[in-house]
Parts: sequence; structure tokens; C-alpha cells
Amino acid sequence: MVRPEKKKKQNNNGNMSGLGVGLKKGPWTPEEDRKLLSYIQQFGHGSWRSLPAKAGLKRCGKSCRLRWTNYLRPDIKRGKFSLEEERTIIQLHALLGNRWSTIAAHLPRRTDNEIKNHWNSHIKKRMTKMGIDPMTHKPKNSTQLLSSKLNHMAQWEAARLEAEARLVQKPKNHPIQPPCLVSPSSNHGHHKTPTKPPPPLLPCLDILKVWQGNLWSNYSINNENLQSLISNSNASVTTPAMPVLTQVYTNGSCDQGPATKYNHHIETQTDPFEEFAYIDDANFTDGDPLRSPDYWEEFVDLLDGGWKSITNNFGMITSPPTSPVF
DNA sequence: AATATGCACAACCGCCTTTTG
DNA sequence: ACAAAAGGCGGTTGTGCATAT
Repeated sequence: MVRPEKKKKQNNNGNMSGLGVGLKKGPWTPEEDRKLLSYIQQFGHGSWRSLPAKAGLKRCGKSCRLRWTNYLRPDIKRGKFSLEEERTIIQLHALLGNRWSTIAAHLPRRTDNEIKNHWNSHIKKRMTKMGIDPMTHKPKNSTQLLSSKLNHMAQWEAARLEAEARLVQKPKNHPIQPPCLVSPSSNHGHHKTPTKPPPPLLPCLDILKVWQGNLWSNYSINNENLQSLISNSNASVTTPAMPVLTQVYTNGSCDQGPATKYNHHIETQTDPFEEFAYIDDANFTDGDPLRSPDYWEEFVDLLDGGWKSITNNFGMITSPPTSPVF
């Protein structure tokens, strides 16, 4: 892929993306992948800027980072998005908007790029077709569905989710250390020191969880139906469908299955998700509720109902803080 | 069979934020 | 406190493939 030369503008820090004498652009070759993978497995990525030279790559550091985070990282889940992942994306997008990295933090092993692509090429189009504004998640011709108070709560919850995502993402600053990694005393790798340990974990309200509970428990596609749908399509599902957060704490962290420390890299154990079989779009053209007009009509009502439920269940929260602080 | 169209997704760009010295 | 460097993010685009005409 050779892109036409565009006028390039110097970044504020002199980091000109993709620029540099003799730096390669475009698709990565298997050989380049091998070099990058091999280097990171041995030494960790350390400083991305200096990595290409050390790894023998004629790429800019940024390109290497992108290739690693979006493609080569060993913990990436690839393939079709499951029904549950799509639901989660839609719910989180309703709260967070296009904050893909924050959304990705709640979808184990999915990259923000992948989620963004999936949103733009699938979900957004479907919503638009159904007359739903993909940005507001409201029917285009509807009256005001959410009161200003609810919008305020949405903002509040969005801020909390972002804080949560930041916490989840913190360990990203450490080099990924696959099992074959060399000793931590290597010069490569850490160039940032961890900040102070997180505060004690205290339970707090998770609006998203409440919302999910209301939304999907009322919806006709429950786990049993899903199981049946997937059985009919020769796929299999053996675990609960919703990857809900089971516990959220005031510092923004959450339980989402047991967390494990993998060398210096803390990961959320994803076994439950691994058991999902990917749903083939083709098999769900007729049966997949996410593709049915009824689904989207009900979805709009349920979005509204979800917020009503939150206010009913948590009537004590009549005026959230003006500026959420996490 | 040839061409047009649509789709999926990898990769780039430029801006913003965070970290470092 | 500040500037520079590095990293991260979201928007966008180009390419290759599949499907329709």
C-alpha cells in the first residue's frame, strides 16, 4: 500500500508521524512482524522511539507501537464480536461516546481500534438504518427521552468508567513480558516507575450494572434464548452471556473475573470469555436480535427504561456531585 | 467475464495528554 | 515551573477481498 504523499505538518514535539529518512510505511511484512515480536519478547518494548533501530526495523516507533498494540500483542482476541460484546459496546458508547480506549478497557482483549472499526462499520450503520442517532442513542424523531438529571448521571457514570479504565490501563506502561522473557534486570523495558499503590477498595454504586440488569433481564433475549439461538447456529455458549462488572470500587477498579498478575503485567483473567464461540454474522442475518428491527425499537425504549430503573432503585441520588472526582 | 460496489480492517495522521529531566 | 519528549487517542483513509450487477 503506497499512500499518496500528503503535506506533512510537524508535530508540536517534532515527532513527525511516519516521517524520517528511509522509514518504511504501509503494511507490515511477516519479516518485520517477526523482528518486532522477537525483540519485544526478549527485551520488552521500552522506549518506542529507540526500539526500531534496536530491533533492526526501518519504521518509526509509533508505527511499531501501533503494530504491537493492535495486532501482535499475544493477548488480543480476534474474530467476530459476540452478541454480548456488541451489547456492552452499545451500552458503554451510550455513556461514554467515542471514547474507544475507555470502552476497550471494559472489553477484555479487544483493542480500541477493533472496537472503533466495528462500531463504524456495523453498529453505527445498523442504528442509523433503524432511525436511531448513533451518537445520542435516541430515535431521530423522538422527543426528549432523558431528563437533564439523567444526562447528568450519565456524565457522572462516564467519568467513573473512564477512571476505571485508566486504572486498568496503568499496567500498560510496563513492558509486556511473555513467558520467555529475559530477567527484569534487562536495561530495556521500564522507563517509568509505578506511582503510589491504589487506595483501599470500597464497594460503590455501579450504574452500568444496574442498567444492564434492567435492560437485559427485561429483554426477551435472555441467556436461555441466546443459548438456543447459538445452538441453532452450531456455535456454543456455555457461560453467562453478560460480561458484567461484578463489583466496582470507589477508586474506579472493578472485579471482572479473577485478576492475575502476570510477571509485571496485571491481567484480568478472561476464561469466561474464551468460552464464547464467535457468532458468524451470516448465521444471524435472520435470527440475530441485534439485526432485527424489533430489537432496535425495543432497545430505544429500554435505554429509557434503564435510566428510569436507575432513578427508581437509587432514588436517594437526586443530585450527583456537580463535578465527579475520581 | 468484467466491472462496480460494499465491507472489513490495518495503518496513518495530527492533536492532546502525560512523563521526564 | 517549564519545555521537550514520548505515549496515547480518535478520526480518517487506502487496500484487498467478496459480492452484486
